[in-house]
Amino acid sequence: MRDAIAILASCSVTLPATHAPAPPSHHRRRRCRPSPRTNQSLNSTAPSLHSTVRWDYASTSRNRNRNRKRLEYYTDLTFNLARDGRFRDLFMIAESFVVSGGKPSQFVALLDVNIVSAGISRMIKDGRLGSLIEVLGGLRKLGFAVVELFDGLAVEALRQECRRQLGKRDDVEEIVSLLEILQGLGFSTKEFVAPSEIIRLCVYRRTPSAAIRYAQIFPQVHTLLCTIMIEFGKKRDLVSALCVFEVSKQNQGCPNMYAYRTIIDVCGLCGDYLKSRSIYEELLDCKFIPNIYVFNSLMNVNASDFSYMLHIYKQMQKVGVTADLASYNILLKSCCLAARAHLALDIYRDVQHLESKGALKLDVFTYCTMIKVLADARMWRMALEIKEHMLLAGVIPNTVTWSSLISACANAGLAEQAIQLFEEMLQAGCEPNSQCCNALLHACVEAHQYDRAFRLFKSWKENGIKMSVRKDFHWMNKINDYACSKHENSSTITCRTSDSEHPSFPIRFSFAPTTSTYNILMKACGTDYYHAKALMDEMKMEGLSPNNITWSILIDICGGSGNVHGALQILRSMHQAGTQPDVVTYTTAIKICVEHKNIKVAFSLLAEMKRYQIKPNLVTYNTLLRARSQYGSLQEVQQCLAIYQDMRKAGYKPNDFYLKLLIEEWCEGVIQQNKQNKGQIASDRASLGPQSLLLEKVAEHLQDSNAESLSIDIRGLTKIEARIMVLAVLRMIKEKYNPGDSVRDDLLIILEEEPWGCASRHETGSTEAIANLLQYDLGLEVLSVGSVDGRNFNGGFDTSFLCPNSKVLQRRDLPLKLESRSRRPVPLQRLKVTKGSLHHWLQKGGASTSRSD
DNA sequence: ATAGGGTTAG
Repeated sequence: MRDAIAILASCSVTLPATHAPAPPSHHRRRRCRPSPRTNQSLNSTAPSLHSTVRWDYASTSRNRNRNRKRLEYYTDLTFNLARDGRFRDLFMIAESFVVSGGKPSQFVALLDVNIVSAGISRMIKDGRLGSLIEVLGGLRKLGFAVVELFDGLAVEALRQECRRQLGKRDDVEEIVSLLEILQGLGFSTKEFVAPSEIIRLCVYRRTPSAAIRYAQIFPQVHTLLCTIMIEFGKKRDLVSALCVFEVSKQNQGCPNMYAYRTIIDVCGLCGDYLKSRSIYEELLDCKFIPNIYVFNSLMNVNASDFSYMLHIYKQMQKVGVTADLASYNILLKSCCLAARAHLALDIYRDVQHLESKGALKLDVFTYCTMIKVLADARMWRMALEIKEHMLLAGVIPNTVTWSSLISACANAGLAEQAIQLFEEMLQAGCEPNSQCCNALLHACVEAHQYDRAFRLFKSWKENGIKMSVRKDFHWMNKINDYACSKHENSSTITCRTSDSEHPSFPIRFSFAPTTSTYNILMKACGTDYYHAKALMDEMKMEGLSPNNITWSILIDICGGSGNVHGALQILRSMHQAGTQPDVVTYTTAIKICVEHKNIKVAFSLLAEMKRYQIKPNLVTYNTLLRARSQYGSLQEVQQCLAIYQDMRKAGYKPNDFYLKLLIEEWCEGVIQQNKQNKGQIASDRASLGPQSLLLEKVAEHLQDSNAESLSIDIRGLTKIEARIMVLAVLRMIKEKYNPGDSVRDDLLIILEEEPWGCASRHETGSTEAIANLLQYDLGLEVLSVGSVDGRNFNGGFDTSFLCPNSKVLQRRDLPLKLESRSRRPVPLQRLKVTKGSLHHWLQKGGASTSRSD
């Protein structure tokens, strides 16, 4: 803090003790009026230079003189400081004035309003908004009636400054500070800047703090805070929205339901439905019963999780909140997302029943959602029935309803029906939008009527969508009014007012293709890559930008025409064009590679998409697994099994059948001498268990192929699965074996016997079959570990370990994790393939010769 | 102060 004396020294005013220059008198001086709160009269007037010297209020003539001189001095000082815009210094002087015993009101009275006003105008003009805020705040603290500083000119300057600041999109906190002060001064801040603009800027700058402060200027803070939450939500800024929510969730001591439902909606906008759940839990913890809006919003946001949505619906019923039409519509929407058409029909019947009792009235959303759920389920006839219901109920279908109806026909490949509905829609006076048109084009494409799609498109583009409206039509009057009123200022709809001789008049709608329109048409190009490319160019000419789907279709067409290299290049150029490929794009490219037997590239694409953190889905995995006939080496089988494990980790239920066949064939390649085995295996295929235990185990073993010592766990596998398992590991060992390597360990095979046979898939004879396979088919030496003498297995089958009471079988010193299914010890037994015989077998066979193809 | 539609890959 600078010393007041230093300020004095730098000031152009000379000390009053000497010859003080007369204050400028060329303009009328306007004294500042202190605000009423601090209004105190100045009863003595003698200046003192030092704060240590107190004002002397004793009414002597000497004192009066001294006080007058002091006052003159301060008057000049403040005049000059204000004139020069040195408000910071002015406040220091005020402070010293007060410290020396003066009253703030006395100081304020010294200030010249015109000069202060001029200083402020200068600051505004200079764009020193930060200082202005500080100065206005300081003046207000002194008790200065700041509002008087703003004449019309200053207000205008201020308004312009606000606009300039907004244009700069710089520091929204600063603008809000200014508005806070203006509000405090009694201005209506809406005069300076529209609330929507401030909110937009706060959202853009991601500054919830400024938005909250701004909202607090207004009496309807809570409504405004909710609006702000939604705005943040639209920009997918949940973090900021939650900041706002924290401020607004409590209102007068109880949870603000409006704020709760709003933040739940915002969670939906931001795609964070789990957050919406925790917010709901938080509300429950306060022991308050949410209202219908909160329940509906929560169900709506979680509509894609049918079971959770239903759980909430039931909770709502339990706490006695009555479902309204919105609740039912959300139930239907959830059914639609879960593709549960029949459940939707049940709910629809319930709601119809409620309507018949007069409890509620179905609306266009109800019907429309029903039509959509049925359209998706390819139940087009029922979808059309719903349309009849709604017409009977007097609910007028809107564009979305018609689009859904047309889509119902499109999904069923019914081009004629779709066209009929389109005409009907026009007759009903419903203006077709792009989506309707797209649905119709899609219907043509689904019905393989490609030419028809192109013809429709061409005619719509050239002439718009034309139709004749019959005079006597149901909604005739509506159309007439509509068409004629539009005619006045728009050329998109023409209307020749018909007389009685002409029962109909033509009407024309404009047609604006969208990216989807072009995508649908590109699909209609089949394998004509150049046609598709030309459409994409045309699309760009129209100012539309290709999206993921456009690129995916182009890749598909290019690859479909046999040009794999070209398809991959499109994938690259897509990156350059600034569109990030998604799962579908990659899956399409992978499909192209797989179809053209380019497995390596297919897998490299999978690795690439993972690098970009694009999660493969079921289609991606299945597409890769479809390449099965290509696998022959261990590495390829490992890749394949890795995919299988990935799938399970990602929560997909793989279809194991082909994979099992693949592994089987691969394994059996290990036995080359005994060709008749293949026939036996083929006949045993049916005995493969439905579970994926085998695949899981094989995958596990093949992945740990670097492990020093190997053991094969065949517990829980059927006889045939155990065989595959053992062969798979042997094949792996063989493929990894290099001549000259030594075999360091025996191979252990973990067997399981459950004589009391609880839930076992293990058939008797498994052990024997494995032992035979190893000994006779492969010529390996097999020992039974765990029997007292570890005696050789040559033919004399040791049945002692089948008995649970045998001493040997009580051993629990097994190296493997045990899942204990009961308190009784599960008896286990192992077979050991000696390293010596393994080594011999490896050298005899030679790793490479056993590859199948 | 709710909620609805179209196009892509097995």
